[in-house]
Amino acid sequence: MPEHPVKSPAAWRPSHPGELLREDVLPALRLTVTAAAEMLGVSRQTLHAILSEKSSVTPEMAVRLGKFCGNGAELWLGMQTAHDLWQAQKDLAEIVKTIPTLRAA
Amino acid sequence: MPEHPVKSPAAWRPSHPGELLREDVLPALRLTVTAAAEMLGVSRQTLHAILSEKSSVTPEMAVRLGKFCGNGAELWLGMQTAHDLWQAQKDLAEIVKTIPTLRAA
DNA sequence: AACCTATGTAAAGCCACGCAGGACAATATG
DNA sequence: CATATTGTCCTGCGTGGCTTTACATAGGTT
Repeated sequence: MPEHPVKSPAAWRPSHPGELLREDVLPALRLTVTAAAEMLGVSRQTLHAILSEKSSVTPEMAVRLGKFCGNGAELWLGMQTAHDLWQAQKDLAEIVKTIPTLRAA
Repeated sequence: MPEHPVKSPAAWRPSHPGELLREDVLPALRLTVTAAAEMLGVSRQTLHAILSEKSSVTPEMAVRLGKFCGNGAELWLGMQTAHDLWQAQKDLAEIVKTIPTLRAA
């Protein structure tokens, strides 16, 4: 039996939460980056870094976005962690092969 | 009976993944910290920090644990993010009040 | 044209945190 | 007793988020 995956992670790169924010949320709200940043309580550079997918949505930022959008923080943090996990799977692909899988006796 | 509130919505303090590792996994496998750390490919100090809940399970570490335990990385990373989010909600409780909730027109 | 706003970048500094490696005392375990 | 394991502590290193200051550019307004 080929060792079948217990779970199958996303085959495609999970999108960065900044994309959703940049493509959908901000346009729908007709908000400028500067204004949104001010309401979120962060610098416009910090928000810009997320919109350009150069930095991550931290748990703190997820809480801010959750309140701001009224959709809860889980969505934003979940998108980020899915993205990070996909990256980690990819980066550690070789190393993971060297790690044994153990089962309780 | 599992007494692990692994993925509760907004329940009480989500347990740190180190607790599950320390209380259940390692004892079940009858492994020493040193041996487990070696198989995981990290220093024993690093693993110890997680077991004592002093540091977090990073995406990379979640991938290692996922392979090691054969249960996938999502469980480990999910426990950590739930824990972090709960902490962030708590830390930003006051600040969040100052953030408006906007809706598309 | 001049003016103002928003934006994209860049740089510098601060700080938190994960990780490795060395070291040492205390505590099992054979 | 002798070895192994563990719990801590420290140092050093690298990364990354966040702020502030600064500058150049594109659009829109008067």
